[in-house]
Amino acid sequence: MATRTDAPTRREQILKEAARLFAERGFHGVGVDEIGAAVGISGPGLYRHFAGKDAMLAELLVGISGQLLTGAKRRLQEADGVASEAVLDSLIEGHIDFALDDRPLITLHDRELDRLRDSDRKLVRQLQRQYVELWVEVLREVYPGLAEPAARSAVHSVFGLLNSTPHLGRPGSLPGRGATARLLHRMARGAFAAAGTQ
Amino acid sequence: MATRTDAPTRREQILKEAARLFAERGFHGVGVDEIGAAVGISGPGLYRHFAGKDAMLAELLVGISGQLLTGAKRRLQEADGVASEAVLDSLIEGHIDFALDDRPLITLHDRELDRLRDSDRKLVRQLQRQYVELWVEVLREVYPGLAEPAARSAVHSVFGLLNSTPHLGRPGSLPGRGATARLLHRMARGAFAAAGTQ
DNA sequence: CAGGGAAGTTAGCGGTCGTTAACCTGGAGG
DNA sequence: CCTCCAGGTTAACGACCGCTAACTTCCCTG
Repeated sequence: MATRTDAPTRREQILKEAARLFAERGFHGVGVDEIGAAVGISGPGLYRHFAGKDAMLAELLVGISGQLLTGAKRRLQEADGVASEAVLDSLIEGHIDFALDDRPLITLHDRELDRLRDSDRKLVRQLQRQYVELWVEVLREVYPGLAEPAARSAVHSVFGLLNSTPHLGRPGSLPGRGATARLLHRMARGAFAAAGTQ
Repeated sequence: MATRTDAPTRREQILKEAARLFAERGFHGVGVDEIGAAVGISGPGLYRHFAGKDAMLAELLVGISGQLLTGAKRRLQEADGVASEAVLDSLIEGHIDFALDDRPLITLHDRELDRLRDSDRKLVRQLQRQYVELWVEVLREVYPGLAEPAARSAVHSVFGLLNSTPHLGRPGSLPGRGATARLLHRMARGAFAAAGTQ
């Protein structure tokens, strides 16, 4: 897995701008002409790179879910034999990085899922479920008393907490990326601790 | 403020169904014919009750924000002289009740704000800001060491946590309303505690 | 230098959607 | 019994939008 240093391709430009626009105004609220204009070409020009507007959304959502899951799996492997608490911290850290660095994607991720074709939606749902189950397992190692349904609810709720970054005002108004990340991390741990110790 | 026992008016029926549909498929994803069909009349018939599709969304969003703010103010007044911790608990409880009982509205509340006319959006934003500031004040009474920007971030994050209920699977899969409410409440307090004690 | 494909362009088609217009109907009030 | 209006109906218009067709441009390659 080479770290990419080369310039972004046109496809990647388009995906990035489409993500931003979809997050701002919703999938149906954005026209192909707007997406094209955002990368300096006109609407129909997009069809040289994507089969259609739906295909852009699908690629974005599948990409997001896959990226989250892949990252989490990697963190689990790297932390083999490490204390469960540290693994949980690593998962939280990874999710926060994603939420802070790719706000538009995080917004899309739980907002436009229903606009997908059935097959794509099933795929995304499956990736999301795997990601959740991975968190649930780690969480229950840290808090063995926590029942599985409660653990799942707790994980979803903490995702809600971590994904709240788009509501935190534009970057600059908040106390800086590092401080925000640390605050979110502490709060997530606090919420889990409260869930795990009744 | 009389407790309503009479049958819902047609307007209220329409608003309720519109909220559900908007939450499910997004504002632009729902047609007026669909909204009409949901209450047993046809599309243009809606225009006897509302000036347009935009007006429905505006009334929904202003109503939600106003209801949240009014409820919170009432709870603050009722709890005059009570310990700050108890006031915070009361705020959390009120928000959870709303999130659990009116899921579609909670979904709309932070998803379709940008589809409003400028004046309506400003009004909603103002109501939301008042609601947040009210929480921030109470939170800083409970945790005096918490700086204001951090407190605001913490409040937004806990809103994200509490508003995660739509992702918790359809009612019936989770451990019952009471248990879910208690879990969310504990987690919110845990998150705040972690934010307030660095 | 010729050829060809990748990546644009503009024009336009077909469908959808919000909204208006014109008409209908049943029940309440004088 | 006549009137009127609240609350519907269907038809249709105009705008918008996703997508295709047809054409252009430019660079790369043999």
